[in-house]
Amino acid sequence: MPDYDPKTIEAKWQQHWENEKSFQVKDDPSKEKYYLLEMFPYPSGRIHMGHVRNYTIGDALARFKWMKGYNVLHPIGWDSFGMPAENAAIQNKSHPNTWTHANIKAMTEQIKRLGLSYDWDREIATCEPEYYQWNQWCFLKFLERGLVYRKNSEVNWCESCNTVLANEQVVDGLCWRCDNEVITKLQEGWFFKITDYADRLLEGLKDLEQGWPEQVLTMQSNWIGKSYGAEVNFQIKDAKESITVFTTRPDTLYGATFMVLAPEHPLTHSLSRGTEQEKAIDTFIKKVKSQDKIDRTSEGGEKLGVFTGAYAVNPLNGETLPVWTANFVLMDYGTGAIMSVPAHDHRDFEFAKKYKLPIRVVILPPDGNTNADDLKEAMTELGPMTQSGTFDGLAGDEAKQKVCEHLQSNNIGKATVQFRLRDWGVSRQRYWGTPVPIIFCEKCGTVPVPYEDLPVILPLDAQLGDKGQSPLKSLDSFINVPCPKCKAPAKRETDTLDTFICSSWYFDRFTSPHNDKEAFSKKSVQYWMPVDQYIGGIEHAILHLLYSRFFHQVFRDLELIESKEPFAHLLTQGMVIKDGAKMSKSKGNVVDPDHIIGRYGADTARLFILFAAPPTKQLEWSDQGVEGSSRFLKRVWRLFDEMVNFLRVMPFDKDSLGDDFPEELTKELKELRRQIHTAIKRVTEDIEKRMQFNTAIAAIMEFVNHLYTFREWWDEHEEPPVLGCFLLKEAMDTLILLLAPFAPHIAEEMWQRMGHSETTHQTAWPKHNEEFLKADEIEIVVQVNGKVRQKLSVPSSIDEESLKAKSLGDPRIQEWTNGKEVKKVIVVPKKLINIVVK
RNA sequence: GCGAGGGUGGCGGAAUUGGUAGACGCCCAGGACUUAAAAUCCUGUGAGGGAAACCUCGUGCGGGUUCGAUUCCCGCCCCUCGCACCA
Repeated sequence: MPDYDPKTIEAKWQQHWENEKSFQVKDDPSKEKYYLLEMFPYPSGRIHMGHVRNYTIGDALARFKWMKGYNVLHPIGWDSFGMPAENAAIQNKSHPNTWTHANIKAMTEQIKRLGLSYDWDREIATCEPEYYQWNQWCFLKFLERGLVYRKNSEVNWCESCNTVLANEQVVDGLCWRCDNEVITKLQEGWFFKITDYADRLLEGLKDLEQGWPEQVLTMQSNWIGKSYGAEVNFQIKDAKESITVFTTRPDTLYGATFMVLAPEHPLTHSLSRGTEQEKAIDTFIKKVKSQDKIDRTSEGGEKLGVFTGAYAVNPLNGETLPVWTANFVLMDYGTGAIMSVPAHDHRDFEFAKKYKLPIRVVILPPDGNTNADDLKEAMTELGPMTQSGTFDGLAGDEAKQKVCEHLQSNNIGKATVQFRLRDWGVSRQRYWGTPVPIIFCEKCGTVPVPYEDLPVILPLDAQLGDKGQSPLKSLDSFINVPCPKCKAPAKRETDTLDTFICSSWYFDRFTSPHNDKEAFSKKSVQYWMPVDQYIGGIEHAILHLLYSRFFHQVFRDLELIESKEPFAHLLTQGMVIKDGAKMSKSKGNVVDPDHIIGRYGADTARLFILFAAPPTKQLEWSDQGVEGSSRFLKRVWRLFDEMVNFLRVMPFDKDSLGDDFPEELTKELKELRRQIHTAIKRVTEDIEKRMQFNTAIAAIMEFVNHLYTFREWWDEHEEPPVLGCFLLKEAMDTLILLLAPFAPHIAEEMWQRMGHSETTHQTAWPKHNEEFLKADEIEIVVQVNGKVRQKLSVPSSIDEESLKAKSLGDPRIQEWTNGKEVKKVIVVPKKLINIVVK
């Protein structure tokens, strides 16, 4: 028989799976479902090792679940809208659509060479009208529910490229494409009111504690940023206006010694008007506006401020406080105004020191010293209130609560909650995206495109300019439409939607990808959702995963979906690195998956990636490690090759004998049987309970090593025992099945050659028998004072007393116990005995 | 600064409930096969000592709890990631 030839074998089985549609699934309520999803790729052109790792992890799990009897949904698609397509098109003087489809084609071929168990009939691409029309549908539904609005906001703008840039496309304040400085610009656009769901998105994280990495939960929780506190009104002295501030420390209200407004706060300018501070304030506002946003909001940034000339009154003690404006107070958090309590807030302390503003201690420090002059830094810990009138002595949450009650009953404030989460700006002044289904009519105003007019097709005849400006703005055939309401000439919105909208619900679409009546069928979504296991990179921890959770909640409110959360379990895979750094062209450490597959085969590549590190940790690429994996598969093949002709003609199979072996099974055969069942148990638990494929594969390797040892014994027998033949066949069959999720091609080939008519994929995952794990003889470690001094081989049935006696009587042990008093003896059954002497 | 994760041989990594530290693999060395090499198979492989049996040390550092600690507790150092003037 030939040597292991991955090229032929892999092509053969990939063809087989494709012809047979082996991984096609249907909604089947009679079977337990398992929805496994890897984050769908952006068609950038070529797959990289990160993709390979992502899909290999997913595929191993999918194949395992199939064999476990689940109805497995394992789909793939393309997140195919976005800027890289436009940029490539501009560069190559082609069209984003052409570029995208060529990439999808090329990457599909690459992915297919990995032998992944996808249901290709469910493939979707978000740049197709069949898909993006439902983005538009979502937009309209959200609009109906009051979750969409239009507003002016500051965006990143590159003057040279003449376009808005996403935050990610601003590198160190410069445009990623032309290296020109990025400015902020006021721009009107559409927003999704994700803030309406802030509380629910935060609460929902509790349901994910079992299935999501803690790190991701924390990141989302921080991003949403809920803080409890109070709003307090400070009356401006000798004026009608008042300043409302938000504070998380109402218990420090008596310590407020000045107020600070954000420069953008409407009162900042108006309060200074007519005072001698007016000019200084205006200059300051201009200066802050020109300050880099990152500089301004970074902790190390210098705090700058100016007095407005106005004073406010502390509603609790009637004190007069100067009102300042400063760069460190942000308009878009809280109310854009703060009360400053320098004694108990780091920023206020720094500011007060710099501008020589008063400081007053109102929380009793542990040493009882309330002299502000002795303060070296702000004391931010909670503690008993002091110098705070009738509140003195109250501490912590009780203090905060009592102050809030007082504020409320005197109508000067109230307990409230603040979130850091901002609404989601979804407008892009770009071409390659989903057109926003809105028409502007002079008479009727902003008119949504009626559902029956969807989709609003993105015209493919548009020619991209060389500056990235959206051609839609000048495409008359697109812009000019009659108003859906009054039929008068009107104009289409030319903005497109953020591509993150595409990825916020694609997993729902996968459950009924060809539905042309709905975004997804309720029945299918009901059956398949939630995704049981989602796999992808940590870089999506916030954006994509938060947006998807938001969409899911809205779909729930629309009664389209019942599950609480979209992704029950999340696995964030680690990076693939080489020579200690992330693979990148500039570092020249990229390993091309095609090259590896071409040289060693997909099974070797898959096996290496799964074996080299646990899935959540970073993986150091090693060419020698790949050699090792290849060597292992060859070793398996040789073992198989030597016995296949003999084993395949075995007249019976596993079920014909049942589990009842005659007792006279020899020592060696019993040991072989134990190895089979140990391997099954270890591999199954490593996949199922721990998702640790590296140790699962290690267990298979050990099993193979044992089989090699067994073979030596076997070769000594001219006439092998019948039961031995049976066991050997069972061993080989088990080995193949255990290997199938990791190296499916070689497994299928061996399985077929063993004479099975079904594929491994159609065969049930083996089960271990607890009885067969027991060995007759076990090794007991004997310790003296916790140090290993002897290892004894004893019958596994030995009772504690005999074990003690045997250990104490052992000559080696006696050398250590001689002349000493045995204080006690600790026995860990079947493992260890520790003799404590003095 | 805050939050999370981590630190184990020459390397990637094991050790599942506090019970043999270093599974499995890579690298390296020796042997078998071969005219030779490759491939393969076998053996060895944490450090130090010893001819050997075996002994001592050893999981970032310092303490502690325990018969016993990579694992639990206290204090520190370092690395990675995330957040970072959020009132």
